[in-house]
Amino acid sequence: MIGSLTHMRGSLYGLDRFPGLGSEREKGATVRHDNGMKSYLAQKVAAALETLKYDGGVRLTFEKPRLEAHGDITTNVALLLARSLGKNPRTVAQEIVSAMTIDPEDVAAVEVAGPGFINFRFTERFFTHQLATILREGSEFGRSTIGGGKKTQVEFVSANPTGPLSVGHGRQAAIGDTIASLLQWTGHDVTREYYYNNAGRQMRLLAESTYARYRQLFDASYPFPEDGYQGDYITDIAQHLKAERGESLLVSETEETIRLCQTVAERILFDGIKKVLARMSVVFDVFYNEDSLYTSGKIQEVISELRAKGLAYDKDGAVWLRATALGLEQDRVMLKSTGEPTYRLPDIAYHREKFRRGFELVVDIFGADHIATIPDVLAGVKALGYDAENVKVVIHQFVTLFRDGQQVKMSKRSANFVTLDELIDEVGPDAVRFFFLMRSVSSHLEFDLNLAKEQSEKNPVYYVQYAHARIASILRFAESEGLPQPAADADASRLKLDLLKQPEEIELVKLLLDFPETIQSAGLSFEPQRLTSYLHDIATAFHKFYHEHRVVTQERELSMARLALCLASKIVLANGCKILGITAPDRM
RNA sequence: GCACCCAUAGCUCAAUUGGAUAGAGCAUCAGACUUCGGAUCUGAGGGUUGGGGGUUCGACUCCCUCUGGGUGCACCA
Repeated sequence: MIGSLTHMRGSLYGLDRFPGLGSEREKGATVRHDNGMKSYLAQKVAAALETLKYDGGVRLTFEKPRLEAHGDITTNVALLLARSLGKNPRTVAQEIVSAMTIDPEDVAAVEVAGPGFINFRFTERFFTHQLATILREGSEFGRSTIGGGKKTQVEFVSANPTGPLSVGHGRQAAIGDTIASLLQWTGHDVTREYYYNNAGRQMRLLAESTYARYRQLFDASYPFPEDGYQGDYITDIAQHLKAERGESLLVSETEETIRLCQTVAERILFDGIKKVLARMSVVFDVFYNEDSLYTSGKIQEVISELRAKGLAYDKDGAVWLRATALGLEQDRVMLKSTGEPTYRLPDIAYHREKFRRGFELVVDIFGADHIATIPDVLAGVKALGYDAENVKVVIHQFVTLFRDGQQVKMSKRSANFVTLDELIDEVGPDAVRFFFLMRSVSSHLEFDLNLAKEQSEKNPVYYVQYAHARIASILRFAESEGLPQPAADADASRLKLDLLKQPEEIELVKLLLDFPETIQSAGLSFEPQRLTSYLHDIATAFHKFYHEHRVVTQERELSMARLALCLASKIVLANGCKILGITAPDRM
């Protein structure tokens, strides 16, 4: 089925998505956090279907309607059942409603609407009382265990140390790290991994370029390799070499001096890469060296195994992967006639090692320029007997920088080249991460440098962070007024949460309770932008509430309830920012 | 030529993965503070979801086709 590699919505490659959210399939096996409505109703509706003997094999799902008039949550189960039952959907819906037993303390209204939707409206009490859950769980609120501890690897960046990281790598770093965090929050056992190669031709060229620049420090006429690395950073490395080694390398270009150049260049560049990643709060668990696949014989192993399976053959002095037998368009060279492998071979071997190392889910984050390599690798993995469906490939599109409305041209050869370091210098790490995560990964990203630097409401980063800082300020004020802080471990039953009944309050509470599900949907679909837009919505709902209602007043119990709402909002904003890898400041 | 991504308000993008009347921000115009942070809030205008077909109770979403932009198509990674 590799050949039918299909494009899912967004840039997700692989053969299937996770089981749908809202499905009852996983019931019991894992803890799925939702805002309470779904788990509450799932049971009731399922019981009603059983009473009516309507099983029909349809999946019971609940959705939040777009329109407020359609209630808090809705199900289309009657529409799905109607066809096989040969009945009018509205009739089926009415039968289901009649067969349900509902507690009016929790559910305020049930109605059949439109073509046959069943809409439910919950009581305000049902929502406000769940604020206590947010306060109790605090910095853990939003976590779930739906991942079931699945051993998961997220591979990203994976740039060879031949130069500083680009802006594009930055987007990948933000996406990969955030997806990794989302998967951790949904109960996956996550390893962040960086795969690199310091043994190939590119590294050789790096060494030769470095050596040439070193020589040029003494004699400007020393020839530079034809396809050498042009960037100024090579000269910097050469300077370093000169400072460290003086004139001792001014012998002829020997294997030994080249090797030394590579070692030094690699060390300096890798240090720089790790440093800039750290500025973005990205820390890897494993740096995996491609070279180890050769020294350990893993590469050779793949060849012989594929040969044994008849999936590799010799032609024109090269070794080919019989990709056509795996559903692809044409066979591909794995081992060149020169004896060197193409990228496919180590990539296949590497992916097999991922499974051998025990990863049950493998997430690869690649730039759009790597798209062509994916089918080959997946085919290879499959050929070796592993389930390619457990490899999820997230392809992200490129970044274009804009300054003063003009596109900033980025060419590695020109002086205009903007490194990730320079970008962070200019706009700061929070704006960099947030902006990289604002758009869906499959969309080209326009990065407005002026906007990212602007400290105003136009800038979405500040908008979200401002909400958090404002809440912190309110809590400080309340304390100065002698109100006890609604501590996370406070006995929530003492809070009169029923006093929260203003529309802006209820609206905010409902939105806060969506946090766990937002993390789940963003994580399981590998779409971090859902979280950024959700946090923006939280900030909006909070500002609206704040504007309409004073928190600290003479009415002590109402003040306490509103402080609880503030704290819950702060918790959600802080947890969300943490996942995004940005700060949630108490003052700005 | 082939494969993949994108096309939604003037601009940048969403849209619960097939749900009901497509939503935000910016920009434009008009408004709101004696008190907790105005880095805020309220309102208005703005759409044939690039064109055309199809699938079905229902399509921005899935299928076909055309147009335009991007990326890739090596015995480079």
